[in-house]
Amino acid sequence: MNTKQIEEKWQKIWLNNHYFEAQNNSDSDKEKYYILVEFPYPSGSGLHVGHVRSYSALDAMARMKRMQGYNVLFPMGWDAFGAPAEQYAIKNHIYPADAVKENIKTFKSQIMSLGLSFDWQREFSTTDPEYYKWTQWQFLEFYKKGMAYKAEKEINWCPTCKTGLSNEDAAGGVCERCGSPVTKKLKSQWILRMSDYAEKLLDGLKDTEFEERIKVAQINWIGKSIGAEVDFKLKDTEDVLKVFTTRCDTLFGVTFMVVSPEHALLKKYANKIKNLKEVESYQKEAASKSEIERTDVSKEKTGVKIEGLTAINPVNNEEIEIWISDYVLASYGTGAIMAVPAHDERDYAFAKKFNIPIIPVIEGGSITEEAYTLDGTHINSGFLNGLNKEEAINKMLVYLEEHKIGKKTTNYRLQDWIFSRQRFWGEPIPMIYCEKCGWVPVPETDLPVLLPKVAHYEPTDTGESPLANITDWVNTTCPKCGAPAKRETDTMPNWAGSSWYWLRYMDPHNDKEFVSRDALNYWGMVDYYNGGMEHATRHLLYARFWHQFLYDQGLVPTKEPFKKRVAHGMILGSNGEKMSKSRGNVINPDDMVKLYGADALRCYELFIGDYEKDAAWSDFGLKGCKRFLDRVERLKTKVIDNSTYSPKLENIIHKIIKKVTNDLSTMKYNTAVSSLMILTNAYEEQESITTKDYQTLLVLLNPIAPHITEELNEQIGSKTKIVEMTWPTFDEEKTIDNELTIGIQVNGKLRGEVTISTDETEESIKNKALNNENVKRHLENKEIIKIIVIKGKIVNIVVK
RNA sequence: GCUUAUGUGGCGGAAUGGUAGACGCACCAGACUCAAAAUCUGGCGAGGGCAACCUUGUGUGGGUUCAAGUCCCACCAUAAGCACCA
Repeated sequence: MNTKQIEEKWQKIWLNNHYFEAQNNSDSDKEKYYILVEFPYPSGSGLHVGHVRSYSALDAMARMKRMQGYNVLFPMGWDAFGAPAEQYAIKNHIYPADAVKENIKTFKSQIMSLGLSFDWQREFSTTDPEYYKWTQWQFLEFYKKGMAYKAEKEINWCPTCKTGLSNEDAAGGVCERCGSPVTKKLKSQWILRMSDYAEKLLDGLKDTEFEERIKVAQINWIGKSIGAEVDFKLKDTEDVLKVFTTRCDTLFGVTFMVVSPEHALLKKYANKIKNLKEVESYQKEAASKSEIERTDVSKEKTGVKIEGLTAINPVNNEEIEIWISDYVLASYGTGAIMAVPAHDERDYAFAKKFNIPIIPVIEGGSITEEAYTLDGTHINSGFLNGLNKEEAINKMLVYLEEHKIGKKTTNYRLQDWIFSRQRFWGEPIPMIYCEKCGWVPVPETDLPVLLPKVAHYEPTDTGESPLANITDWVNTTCPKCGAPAKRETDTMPNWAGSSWYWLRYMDPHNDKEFVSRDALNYWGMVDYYNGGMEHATRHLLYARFWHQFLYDQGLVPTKEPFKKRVAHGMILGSNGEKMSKSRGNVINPDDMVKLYGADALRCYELFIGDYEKDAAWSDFGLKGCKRFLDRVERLKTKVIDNSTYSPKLENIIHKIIKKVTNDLSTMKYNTAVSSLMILTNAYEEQESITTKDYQTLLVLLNPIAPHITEELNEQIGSKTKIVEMTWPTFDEEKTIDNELTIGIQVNGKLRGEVTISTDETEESIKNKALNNENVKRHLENKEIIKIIVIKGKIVNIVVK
């Protein structure tokens, strides 16, 4: 069979007959089903076999659901703003928009060649002005509700990409794109108040059915911790030094305070600090270090004692020294801590190095003794003496609130979203700065703010976006007062466009609103959302935050965007390592399609292993799947015209229908394929099979190998295309074997087997088991204590 | 260090507490062929036995059960996420 020829033939038929276009029809008696696979970044290197895995998987599900009578939305589009496209353009001396266009063309034709049932009528790219108009519009919604603000802030800065990064883009202290160590830079940035949504993002997980590992990744990233804020008076000032602690019960053990190098009080009381030079040089040193250097756990503690500033412990009025050290982070809590060296490893290390006193406040809990616990009885702690951890915390909280020196607080690791990028290839942030009016949003009627045509779009060394140089674009008038004003020249991060794209698929051609209310109500939540693990704490968090915000504005009807999120495992090279050009282990899906056909490739990638786990590529495995499809084809010579199941095969067919149906709905693709192989093996053993036998196999296999099955179905004379058929159903009763072989154990060890019928009595099964020759031998000279008969499963004879 | 997973043949991997290794790959033997490829048939955890069979076996050590890959406890290893987060 010429795979190329039949693939093209059927792809054309499917496209021309609009089989895969979803209908926005709430009157339809069909139930909706929304299957979403992360839209790709159309990079210059083309489609990866990893894409093929998840696309084939979700395609199989979509095709089955359609045959089951659902109105399935299974869209595809392009996430094309951001650094990779820009770098590709710079390297190849093409305008980014043209580069993107070119890459999309390649990607699309590659995807098309796999016969995936995407609804192409809903395709869009985040770089389309018709799309990013609404991304900008939604940014303005954030702005209008006070959820977007511009502020000067120490942000993560990538010196290689020459742009600011969000906390998520700088995870682990390295730039997500290029791997360079991230530095800090004080810069005025647009920021979204994502931390306001920390609790909602945590809480909302309860309404989802995400995979556990994805939930865990999100929970870790949000990093909730419950504790208390405590105010320490700064001696001889009106100010307090506010700290966050999860162990306010150890307040009596505080022997020093530590503030981060960036702490605001240092500036305010500079005139009081006697060793200001020393403090400032420490600050400078800290600023010059990269995030990685600063947060290296193994590094020895450094710090400077601040002379001239001391704090007062609010529970015993003792005067406490204040230190500055980079082990305290400005970005977490209040940027200052109370140090309890007796019961905190880091404080202990610091105290030891600088000879600061250590006061134990929990019995048997000193860190100086090897095995220390934090849960003993309180000592040296005034009114907390004799209490355990929980009692002491509660009593201290009451004390703090009564004396108005502190309160119970919750802190999150999650920070606000740094939303500005100093790059050309992104959505312009639709804001205008006027000397008189300050920041003024671009009026809705003037959206989209288009990216201008420019000659140079390389990042600059000035820390400003390349757009800043386009004076006739930058210079505009204030929408409020008409005076000369300047446009914001920073652009949005790559994650902006992907933070709402699933909504746009519901109504992609709407030029009046970002999506119509009708479409939103009809499609609701995405039922199945597939994407890589690498997005568990970035895209998925941003998208949920964005959606939750829209929900709070009444713009979308559901709290959470995605019902179920699943993550596919990676396809590794045949050597078990990640595929990369430098390792020389990259498999190009185009080559595989050419050699073995799209169906074999799809089948193999589903069969390769547990969908959620990584799997190493094997050419042999792919050949095996090709062989399987060839065997299915050869079966057609055995077909005799008959529209009922062969009596001999009926039982197994019903079983396999049940198995494949379940497996395809629960992402157990590998066992779905193996069941179909088992069915094929059973057919091969027959002299002949009926049309219905064969057609059922073809329909079950169709979601996995759509081209060849359609072709074979046509070849055996079917007038109806599989795509127009309904999914086979099974009869539970017919999945039960009327005769089966079960094992006989003696003392739990298998000693024989016995064939029984479904309605056989327990007595009869016992007799058969006891009469088995080999079993008899094992019963010689033994006393039978008990015979356990589990119907349809096993017989176990317990002897002494 | 904390959190969450996962440990099964030569390999990918199957097994609602009930015959471990389905299915596939690789490999071995045979058939077809002048030959090769393709295809077909058979074998394939380890050890023993001519055989019937027997012993052993799902990371390690315990436990629960008539019965444990599966449940419980401890440990070891690997992976992922977080990590000087107070």
